[in-house]
This record gives sequence, C-alpha cells and structure tokens, in this order.
Amino acid sequence: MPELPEVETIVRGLASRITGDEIESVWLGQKKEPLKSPAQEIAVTLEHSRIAAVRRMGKHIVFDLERNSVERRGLSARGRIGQTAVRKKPEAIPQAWAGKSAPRSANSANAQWIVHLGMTGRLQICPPEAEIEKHTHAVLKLASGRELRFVDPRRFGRLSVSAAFDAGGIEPLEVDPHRFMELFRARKTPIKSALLNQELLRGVGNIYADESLFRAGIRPRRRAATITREQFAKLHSSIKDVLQEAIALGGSSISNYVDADGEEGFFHGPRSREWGCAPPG
DNA sequence: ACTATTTCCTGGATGC
DNA sequence: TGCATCCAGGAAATAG
Repeated sequence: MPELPEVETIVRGLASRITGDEIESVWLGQKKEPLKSPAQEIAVTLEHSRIAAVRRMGKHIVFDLERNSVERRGLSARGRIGQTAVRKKPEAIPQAWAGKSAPRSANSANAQWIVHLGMTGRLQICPPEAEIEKHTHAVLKLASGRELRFVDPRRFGRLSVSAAFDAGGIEPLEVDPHRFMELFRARKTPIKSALLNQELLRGVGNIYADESLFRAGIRPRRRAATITREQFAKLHSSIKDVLQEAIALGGSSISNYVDADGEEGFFHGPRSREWGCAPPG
C-alpha cells in the first residue's frame, strides 16, 4: 500500500528528522521474514554509523550510512539479537554482534540500509520510553536519544544492507515519454501488470496503476503491446500527474503529525485512515 | 526472455 | 457471541 508517493512522503519526513544522527545500537526481532540480509550483517553495518542521507528509490527507502571514524574496536559482548522477546522492551542491546566475523560490507565506507515497507510496514521515530508496539522487528537507538523503529504486522516488509543498492527499473517521475513507451510497447501482458512490474517502472503499485489507467482511459487488461503511441503519451502524463498530486497531498497530511501520546509518530500518507491510523489533527 | 501462478503473513470483514 | 473462512496485496519463488 505504501507506493511511491507514500514512500516519498515518509522519506522526506525521515530525512528532515534524522539526517546526521548516529546509530548507537541495534535490536532485531527473532522473526526472520523481514530480514533480507543476515541479522548479524545488518546489525554490524548499522551500528556506529551516521545517517548521511535518506532517499527513495521506487518503493525502497535507502539510508546512506557513513561509518564512524572510530572503527570497531573489537567489542565482544555476546549478541542478544534474535533472543530478546519482542514484547519486552529491547533495552541494552548495544555492542551486539561485534567483531571478528564482521562481513565486508560492514567495513565498507559506503554502506546502505534498505527498507521496503511491504504492505503494512511503518517506521517510527519515538522517545525510548514509548511503548514498543506489537510486531516491532527492529529498534535503532540514535545518538540524539530517540529510537527509530520498524513495525510490520504482516511481515511483507524487508530490511537489508547493501554497498550499492540497485532498485531496478526507472523512476516514473524522471522517465521521458519515449523511454516510457519503449518500456511497454513489446509486452504481451496486460498493461496494468506491466505497470506493476518494478523491473520496468519502479514505484507504481495497485492504486496508482488503476488511477492513472482510468485517467488515461485505458482498460487495465488491455495488452500493453496493443496500446497506441498517443495512449502511451497520455498514460505517461497521467502517471506523473497522479503521483505528483499524491505526493502533494501526502506531504500536507503528514508533515506536522504528532500522535496522541505526544510521540513523533510516523504513519502513512493520504490513506492513513484505511490503515487504521489516526488522521492528523 | 517472458509470462502466469503460487506463496508468504495477520487482522479485519463476512457468513452461518 | 463465537468460530471458521475469506480477503488484501508487493514481490520473490516457482512453473510453464
């Protein structure tokens, strides 16, 4: 459900709040589905890194990390990652997984933390005393004293680390009309399926595919290869319009959001209601 | 190289 | 009210 505009909105909020902050320690839950890289690798890569930037690539959130100048100095504390009960407040996880077996990516200068929210994933920035929500899979303690948490009941979201992440596909807001058409003109699959294919265009999901096809007057099941040049042009601009309008809405509905507990809660964009989140006051 | 189908998940909705 | 079943839906895995 978070598609390009929602992710863009979330990324902007994150960037303004945590850019420059440092990750002091990491706690990861024991559920394995959300972890696309080994837990140890994620933890080692994130710990003691500075968040240099937060960007969006398609539906992925990319945290550009800078390794702290103080390189790991052979910590040894036994890792508790994956052993702490999710319901309990994950305190004191510092120094987990240190040391020798640190994978290469952990030492590389330009590591990235990649987050995909799936359908129900959320990133929250909250004070440490805020209650840990059910289905919390990761908690990053930041030098500023706040925590960045990843919550995802359905576990379709994914966390990973990378040295040079490639999201595949082309950004819908950057592609020119000609290239756009070339992406689809030879496809036999229904145009909607093609739009959902992240290897082609990245960031468009079910809702915005439907909406832009509707605006362009193209039936979703129409074979992509049968669509005319003119219709492709129309579809291209519909997609851009729809995404940009949604980003504008998402931005305005989320920017000053503070939830009832006074914590900086991070929720989704324009459709927060559908996802059971309180609408912004 | 493509395309179509299945699978993963939980909570909310629906049905009896 | 309670319990079973269905459904959502992105993308990886599997099959054709």
